[in-house]
Amino acid sequence: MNARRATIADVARQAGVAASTASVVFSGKTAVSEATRSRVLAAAAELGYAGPDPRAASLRLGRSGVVGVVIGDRLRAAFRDPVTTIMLDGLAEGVAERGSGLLLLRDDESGGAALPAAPADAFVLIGCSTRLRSDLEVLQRRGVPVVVVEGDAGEGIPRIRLDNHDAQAVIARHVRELGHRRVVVVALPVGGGHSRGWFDPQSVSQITVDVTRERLEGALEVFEDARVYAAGASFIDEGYSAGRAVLTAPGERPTAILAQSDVLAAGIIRAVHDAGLRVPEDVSVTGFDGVSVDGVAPLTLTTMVQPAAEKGRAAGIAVSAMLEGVAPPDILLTSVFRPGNTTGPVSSDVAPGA
Amino acid sequence: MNARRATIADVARQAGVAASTASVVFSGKTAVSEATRSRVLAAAAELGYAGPDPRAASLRLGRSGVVGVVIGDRLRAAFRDPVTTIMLDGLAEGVAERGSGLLLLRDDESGGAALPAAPADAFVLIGCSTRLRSDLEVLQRRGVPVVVVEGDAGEGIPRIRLDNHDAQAVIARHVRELGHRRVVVVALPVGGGHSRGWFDPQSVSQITVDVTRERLEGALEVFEDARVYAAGASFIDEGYSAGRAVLTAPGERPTAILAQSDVLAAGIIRAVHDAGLRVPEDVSVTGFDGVSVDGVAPLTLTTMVQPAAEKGRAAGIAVSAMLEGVAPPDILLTSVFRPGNTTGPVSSDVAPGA
DNA sequence: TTGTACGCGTTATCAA
DNA sequence: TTGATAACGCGTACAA
Repeated sequence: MNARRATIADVARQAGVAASTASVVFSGKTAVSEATRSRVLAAAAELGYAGPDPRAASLRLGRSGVVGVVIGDRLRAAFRDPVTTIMLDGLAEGVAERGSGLLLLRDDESGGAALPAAPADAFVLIGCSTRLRSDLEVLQRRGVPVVVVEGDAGEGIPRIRLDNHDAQAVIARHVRELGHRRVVVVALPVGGGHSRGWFDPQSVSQITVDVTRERLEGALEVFEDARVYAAGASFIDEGYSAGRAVLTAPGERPTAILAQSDVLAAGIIRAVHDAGLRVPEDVSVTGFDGVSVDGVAPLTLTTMVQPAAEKGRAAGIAVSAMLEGVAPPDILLTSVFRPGNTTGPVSSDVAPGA
Repeated sequence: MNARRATIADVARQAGVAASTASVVFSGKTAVSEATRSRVLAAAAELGYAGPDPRAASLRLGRSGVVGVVIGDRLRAAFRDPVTTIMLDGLAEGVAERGSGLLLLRDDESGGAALPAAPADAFVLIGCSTRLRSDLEVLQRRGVPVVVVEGDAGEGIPRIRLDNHDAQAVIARHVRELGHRRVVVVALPVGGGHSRGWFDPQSVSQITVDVTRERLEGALEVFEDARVYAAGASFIDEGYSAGRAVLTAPGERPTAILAQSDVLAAGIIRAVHDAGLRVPEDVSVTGFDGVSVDGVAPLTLTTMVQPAAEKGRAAGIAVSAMLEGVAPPDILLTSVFRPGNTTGPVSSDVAPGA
């Protein structure tokens, strides 16, 4: 450990050249004679010079080659969620073309690196919360490109969106065509301080989480009087407890449960089985996302397959465009219906509704 | 869009104070009179100043609040691998205490941000390859803390390790006690340009991937004459193709297959079923990792559960310590045997080996 | 092909 | 409590 780290100036002095010459040797921007070149390299080796300091370089160049990714409250939740994981994968791919790395950030107030202080050239927000709005303004003022995936960050910010409303309506219609009329929607978290529990469908427009609201609106378009139970998170266990709550609630048991995610659906199916009922004979269950979830086998979930990797890739491409100074368009991706064997016709031996 | 972004100097001028005073207003390092404070803030608002530029700040301060994470060749593989995912989760938690973000880097030559040029205060390497060695030297020369998880990066670099050898021996012994003698190990990639296929156990010491070598050595300690088939990656599909290759190979069919990961085991089980055989009656299968893998249900994998999240957390803590100037000790984490129903005694109706 | 001069935007130090 | 000064380490016009 030297008292001070060697800088390019030290190397230049040692090699008997100007600092700018040494700089050029490392960047390769200008031709350098082989003689000086090797002298500089030798000096660098001798001094243990590790190449240009990225911090200084990024100040000088005005960019750091880093794209910030802001994910939900907790990284662990994001990692645990297969859809986010796949999306990040696509994003990494999209960003890699520029040679950029991905800086993972939480939008957590406490402890996490403050968003405006994060050294990134651009930011991708995933399902952003309202809490982010103020940070976003700061970034925009600074002129840092921002792209939002599945969320609304306000005007002027490009969005990568999914056809949540229509997709949920498609699968709801499938259920309706099977004859189901008593339906419960198990929703993703609705935000706004509301934790898990029954949710009044009248308040749907107040839901702050875009994904949840859009999918719910799609379902309610088909089943106007569906009841809605909001889960606390998109975990199998949450789906399980939601399923139990739904099946043990007073009143008539639903013949179909529409989950807003495959993960929730997996938990719901377990709850149905635990209640001594069969899927789909007694209760039909649908998912959303099209990811393979553990615990569903040997059943195959009837679900909407969303292009998760494509979402990330699109975001990466949008970011690249903005860094080039081009304004990217909003992008709307569509989901595809995938039939499975967790839905079936209303069986006649179930007592019809009053 | 102004021609130029406002800087702290602009704000200071507008407020009629020195730049250093304005700086202090934002950093809060020194007391400032309320009058000047509000003048500076007003000027900042007027000019649309977004706070100190993180690039300049990090040059000046000598740190960026970023911890680099180097994962395997492909980010997508890392994300897809449940163990890595869980580990990253733990790592995020470990570094969050310092308020650092996580910069994901590939050790891929092409495309990714070059390791030495990545603007991070410290680095965590996951299962590093030999290719990294030179980059590592550079980082160490620069004085950047480096921690290695499951890999050897050379002397002086703290390691977070798993008891791969012993753990694999434990589960192998379990299989041996069930009476199995004809055993095949399906290994993780062995590196060194060797792709999927049969691998000569004599060459075990030449395997460059530490995890693979250590687990293999553990297995060979118990089953000296086990045959070894190397998978191309830790995917279910790779396990499947390995399973097919193993079951259709000339010579006697093994009564047990030891997979080096749960994911591989899941694929192997499918291959066994496809071959018209039963698990565990005809073939016993073991995994490694203890993550829940899709496609195994309703069976429960007999496996070694490794503390994946703990690995990440330990790495985060080690990094924090190094940034404080404290040398952290090497850490060895241990795995726990978890019995399932994918292993059973050698059934008597299978013809014994010659 | 090489060197000079300057600025990128910030903050620590010290003196006032 | 405030201000002047000097780095932090680098890249790039431009001139030689």
